[in-house]
Amino acid sequence: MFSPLIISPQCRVYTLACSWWQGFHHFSKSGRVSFRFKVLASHKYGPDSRYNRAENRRSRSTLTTQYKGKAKDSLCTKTTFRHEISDQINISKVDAYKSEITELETIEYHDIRQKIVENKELAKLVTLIVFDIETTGFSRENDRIIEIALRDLGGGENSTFQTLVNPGRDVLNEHIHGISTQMVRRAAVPRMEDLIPILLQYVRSRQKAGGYVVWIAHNARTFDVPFLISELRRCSYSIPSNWLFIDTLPLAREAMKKYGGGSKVKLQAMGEHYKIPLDGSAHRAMSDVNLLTLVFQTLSFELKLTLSELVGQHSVWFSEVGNSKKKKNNSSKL
DNA sequence: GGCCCTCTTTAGGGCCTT
Repeated sequence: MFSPLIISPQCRVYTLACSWWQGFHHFSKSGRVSFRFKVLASHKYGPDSRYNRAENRRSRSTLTTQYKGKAKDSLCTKTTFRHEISDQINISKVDAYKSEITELETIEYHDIRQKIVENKELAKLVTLIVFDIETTGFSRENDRIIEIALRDLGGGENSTFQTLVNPGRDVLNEHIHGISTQMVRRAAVPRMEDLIPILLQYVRSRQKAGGYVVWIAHNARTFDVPFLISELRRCSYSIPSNWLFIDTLPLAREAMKKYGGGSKVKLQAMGEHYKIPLDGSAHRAMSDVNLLTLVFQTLSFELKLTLSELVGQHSVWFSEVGNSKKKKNNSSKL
């Protein structure tokens, strides 16, 4: 089976001690969440979501840098871990994992959205992941991802994942996100081809048996998702068949139109509208994920959307990204 | 690039993502 996640050179995992639906009211009212961090390498559950005692017992040598910031009142306290890489990425294991992904795609996933609308119990099989990427620019063809952050809204241990990515080129838009060429060229920062199997493994560890993964991002359809898909394909990986995507931008437009709030629907503007404090620097992946998590939950609450409605009416397949007509046709059938 | 709005629909401009 796949090697433990300690092969991740510089990934961070946080734990959100808050359940998505159950903790919603506390989450949205307080504007903050409590959590405790756990190193990615010490995953409680193995690749098949099975408890992995051996991995939990393994000692880790880490260089820890305490984040000096507004710890008490911030959405989350930050701690950076740099692992000593005891397990190098094994090419044969990566190839084996690619094979697993291929097998996964042979499973016939019919239209999950229709199924969930018809049977709301299936919504329990959905894993919601809020994510954000920072890139070297806007072009999915010419630019590269330099940072990615995820948060599983189901909460629990290891509910977040964050890492810088070495794009193999200079970063010319440091003034936007504060990520410099020097930062991504550190030896501990993985290249995308090395990160993808780790990322896919992490996502698999979060999904439920026989379940589906719904990725959520702001402007997902025209930016984050095409970028993610482009990077996966560039590294010869396919998109798992059980992945769906939700773009919060249309939700924001709908909420602003319905209840008033101006024409600005950018993420920071939504945060200000809902009086959600920004945690950390804007345009850093995890800060934007934390903000979007609260914005998404507030939008869902305001628009009175159930999980089955969110997935059934507002999600798209990767094949529908960049094809609005297809999505509209599908929506009309639901 | 795609979506939305309007001074529109045989179009154009602004917004949103880094």
